[in-house]
Amino acid sequence: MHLVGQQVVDGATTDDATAHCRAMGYILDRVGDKWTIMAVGALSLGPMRFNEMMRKIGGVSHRMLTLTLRGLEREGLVTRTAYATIPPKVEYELTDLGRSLITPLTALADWAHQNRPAMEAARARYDAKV
Amino acid sequence: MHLVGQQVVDGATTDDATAHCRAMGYILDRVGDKWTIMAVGALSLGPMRFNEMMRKIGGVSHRMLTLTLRGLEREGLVTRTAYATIPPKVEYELTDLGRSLITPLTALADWAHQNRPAMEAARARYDAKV
DNA sequence: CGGGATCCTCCAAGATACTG
DNA sequence: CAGTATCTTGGAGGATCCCG
Repeated sequence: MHLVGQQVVDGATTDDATAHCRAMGYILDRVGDKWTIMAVGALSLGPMRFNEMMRKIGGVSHRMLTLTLRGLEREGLVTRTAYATIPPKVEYELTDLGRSLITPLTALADWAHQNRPAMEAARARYDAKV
Repeated sequence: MHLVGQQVVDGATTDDATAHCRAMGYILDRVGDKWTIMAVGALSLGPMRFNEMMRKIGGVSHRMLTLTLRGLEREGLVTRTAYATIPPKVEYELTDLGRSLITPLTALADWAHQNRPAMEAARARYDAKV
């Protein structure tokens, strides 16, 4: 086997695996942080205003939510609609792309929900030993 | 409606949604960082030694991989087996729990792989406007 | 080879305050 | 109400060195 410009460590599946890893690395850098996920989670309930999101998410600072939403807008996962009323009103909504993220995210959330007890038990065991 | 110890913000679905969010928040704090995901991805190929993982993942520092693996071990997702040989040899392997994480992670990776072009296009559009 | 300890840097993110 | 700017700091993470 001879692949140019790519290191084959231990088999044919390696390049697939690294490609996978790179895809993950990419997405994690973009939408992998806590607030981003929380924001998508909140918006999965429907369009929402800024302060509504703040309350829904909880614990997020004004500034971080703004930055997070800018990021999501930039990546094309969220649309921002400002109404020139007084007081101003801004609604955020998931795009189709954003909505398509809900499914795999929900799968992960379900996993988290189901296996959290197991992880907590494991951690308790680990900490008890040390 | 009267729920003790749980804040109901604006409706019946809120607690479900927030429960989901909390589950996500929890898992993201534990296994949401880049290196953790990469490590699980690497180990999904099979048991592996420390330096092997370093090479496979790429760009991870000695220290961070150690910390990451300790974390995974603590959460019960990875087992660590040290052989008292000279030179020492340490093998890491996913537990059943760890392996169960592969499925939802793969779903996310697939999403990333499929939608990365769309996200890059959206970003280019966004950046062009500003 | 793998793990730990130490030091150091730098940036993510909170707090605060001001504008439209 | 929503957004931006500035300041400040805690801690994540890299580099390095030494141990078993």
